[in-house]
Parts: sequence; structure tokens; C-alpha cells
Amino acid sequence: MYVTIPSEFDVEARDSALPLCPCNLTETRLRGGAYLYYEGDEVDRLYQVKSGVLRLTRLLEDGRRQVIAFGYPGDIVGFPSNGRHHTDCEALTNARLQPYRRTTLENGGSHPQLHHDLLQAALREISAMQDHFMMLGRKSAVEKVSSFLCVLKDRVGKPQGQYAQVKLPMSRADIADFLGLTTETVSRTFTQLRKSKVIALENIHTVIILRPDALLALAQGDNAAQRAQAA
Amino acid sequence: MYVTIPSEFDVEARDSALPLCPCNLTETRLRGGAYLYYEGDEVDRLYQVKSGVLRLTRLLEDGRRQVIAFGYPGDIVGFPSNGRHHTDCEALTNARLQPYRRTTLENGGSHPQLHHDLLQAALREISAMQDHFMMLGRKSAVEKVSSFLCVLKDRVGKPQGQYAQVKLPMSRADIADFLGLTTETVSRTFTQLRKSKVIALENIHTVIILRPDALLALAQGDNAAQRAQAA
DNA sequence: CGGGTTCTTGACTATCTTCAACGAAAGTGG
DNA sequence: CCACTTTCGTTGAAGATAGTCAAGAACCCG
Repeated sequence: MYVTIPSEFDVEARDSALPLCPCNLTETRLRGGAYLYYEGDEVDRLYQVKSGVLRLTRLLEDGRRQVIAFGYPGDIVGFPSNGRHHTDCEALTNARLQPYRRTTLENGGSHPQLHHDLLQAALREISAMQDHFMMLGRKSAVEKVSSFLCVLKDRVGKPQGQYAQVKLPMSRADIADFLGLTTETVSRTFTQLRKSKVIALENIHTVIILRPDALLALAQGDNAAQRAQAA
Repeated sequence: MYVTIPSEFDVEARDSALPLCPCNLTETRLRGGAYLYYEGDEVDRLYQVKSGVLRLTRLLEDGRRQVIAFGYPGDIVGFPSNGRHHTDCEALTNARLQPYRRTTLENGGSHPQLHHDLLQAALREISAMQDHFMMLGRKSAVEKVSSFLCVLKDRVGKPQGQYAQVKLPMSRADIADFLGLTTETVSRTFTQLRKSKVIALENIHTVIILRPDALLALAQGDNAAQRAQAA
């Protein structure tokens, strides 16, 4: 999952559910905290998340970390480059995964439909990552955090009374490393959104979206919304 | 082209030259300043850059811009998502391009080898973009600019006496929008590198790399290098 | 319950941006 | 070809945003 602003051109083709799966392999299960693969590992399988949440990370020698993506249900993780994984992948919660052979992606073979679908998933991945560039390069802390919550609301928000509830299985540090911020800034931004009644925190890992419209405005850098909120 | 730190795992498979091309279509030529496609256009062809430099951009409603990538010789641009382009693409210089049919990427058809190569290019694109995330999210201005120059030196640097020369066909604003900075910061960082004799500017669009080792150290956030340079 | 981790908050600082001015370069039209 | 205009790049000063360092609170887990 990347933080993408659904563009006008995608409205048609939103993959709301999980397609794929004329399955050749049986489901993989992973416990929260377990690693699915490490950077440098030879790629044997790709996986589509069926339930649970994964976290893909890369490290710099000096310890700086970037969370590349979170893997939510429907997402496909493990695309190879030169046959290898280029991130670490950890399960943040218990997770169920549908594996696909790397050869199905790369050669197709006996599964032309699946081959095609995996390729399309890779292409959508490229486009989604481009959106994420915009976020990392050009958005403020408030915009980043608000965008993040908006995307999660749309993808995995659950109705909770008249509001939407979003569970955050990842730590503040994970969110920070995903958005290019520090944990302190993420924490402060949550506080700020909470104080301005845009969200509420049911507990540390559960957010209630009180004013989705305001959150969206903040996500898109609406300056009026920023000022109203500061007051 | 993204700013990627060539990882230890890629050393094997560096595609130094341009492979591909068991060509089905004839070369396209583009004048500097001309657009190859716009965001939202239906994708008909992908293109491999044979000469010249392209610039891929996305815009936000409020005018903020992100340069997604520069297309240098060997790079492939125009990967579709849901059949459409998700960036604008402009030629920064006159350019020659090898077109490939979108159907060759998506269906293969009569060109299985080409189909495979295009797919591999898409997968390498994903990995390179992941590197670039790290840059946008976690690097300082000096690290970003130094990394950028290092990558260009390795990809398109020309020997100039005992030094390497790098041409920058793009504007400072393009570099800034690529690295997530402002033009002022890019300009100041160039000045800083110039004053510390790591680089020299032959003219505004031509950089001489005087101390590649120092540049690399700065690119990787070597703090000793930073301090030495500040002094 | 206790110890360790994670989250929040505060005070301070650094980095980068913003705003503004100026000079250099490049494009335009007589 | 030269003057004029416009764009682009550089520099300075001031300000804002996010980062750092540090401490305390909340949470988690055995």
C-alpha cells in the first residue's frame, strides 16, 4: 500500500476486492513478527495478502530506515529484480498469503491469465509508487499523516457508529519511516489532529475519523483547513 | 533514471549498455521541448531512450510538481497503469527513441523475448523506485544533490582530462522537483560543493567532478566528509 | 507487579523554505 | 546585430517546519 491520491483516470478501474487466485499453490500463514523474506533473498514466490498486514523495509548502512510499503489485503508483495528481493518483509499481524510462483510472473507458462494479472499488478505498483513520490517529496507533515489516514480509511476503514474506524497495526516509528518523518513529528501531528477534533484516538492503535472531509482537505494541502485547525 | 545506490546484490547484473530492440518498430525522434505524452493519455507505445534526455513529471492541483524520473539512454519510459500514462513526458534535449507496442509488454504475442525483457525492465523499475524512496524520505539536501551527481557521473559522465564531466540538461527547478527540494536549496548546495572543491561548474549546465570519492562520501551521509566540507 | 518498550510532550536547534533582490543568460523583434 | 524583455540562477536575510535531545506517561508482557 502506498499513499496515492486516486486520480481521475483510475476511477474506472479501482480494484476494490481481491481478484487473482486461480490458485496453483496453497495458502501461506505467517505469525505477527515473523519475516517472510529478507533483502537479497532469491525470489521464489510472490504473495498476495489475503488477511493481515505486512511491512516492507529497506535499510541504509548507518541505520536509517525507509518503510517502502505496507502490504494490505489485495496487495501483492515480493516482486523480484534480478531475481532477488530488495526489501525485508515482516508480518505486523498474523497474516494469510496466497503464493504465486515467480515463474508464473516471468514466463507465464501454463497460467497465461495469472501471468497477465501479475504483470498488471506490477504495473499498478509502478503508478502507485509515483504517487508516493509526490507525497515524500512535496508534502508537509500534516498533509502526509492526513493522506495516510485517508488512504487507510478508504481501504480498510470500518464503520463505527456514524464514524469510520481505522486500526494501525504498525508503530509510530513505522509510520514515520514510511512518510519520511520522525516518530515525534508523527506523534505531534496525531495530537494536533486530535485536538482539532478531526480524529479521535480510541486507543494508541485505533483511530476514529470524526471529520473525513476535513481530513481530506488537510491531506490535499487545503490552506483554509490548515488555518481553521491551527486556531 | 532514479537515484539508486547500487546495492551489493545488483553488482552481477548491471545493465551497462542498452539491450532490447529486436525491433518491430522504427525509431521516433523528438525535439527538445516537445512532449511525448501527457498524464491521462492512453498508452499505445513504450519507449526506450536511445539518445537524449526525457523528463517525467506529475502535478498537484495547487501547482506543486514532482519530477518522477529522468529518462536517460537505456531507460524505458511509458509503462501503463490501467492502460494510461500517469505522468507527463517532455524531451529536455533532442532525443531518439525506440518504440515498443504496449501489447508486446502486456500480451507478448509474437515477441516472447521482447515481452520478457520489457517485463524485466518494469521489475527493475520497481526496485529502482524503492531506492529513490529512501532518498526522498531520509536524505538531507547535500546527500540528495551529491547522490544525484554521483549517479549521473556513473551513468553518463564523460572523461575530461583527469576528471569526469557531467552535463545537466535540466533546470535547477527540475532537479529540485526531482529531489524534493527548492531551486534555492539546490543552487546553494551546488555553491557549497563548488566552494569545497568537490565539484567545479564549467558552465551552469556542466559539472566537473573534482573529487568523486568526497562526493560519494557526502552522498552516503558520511559525517566526517560533511564537517571537513563545512570548514 | 515490575521492567522494558513505545508514545507523548517540551524546549531547543538545525535545516530548509520563503521572500526579495540582483546578475547572467537566453530569447525576441526591430 | 543590438537593445529589450524574460527567464533562470545565485545570494542574502528572515522565518517556519521538522528534527534532536530529554524526560515523563502510557502501554505491554511476562
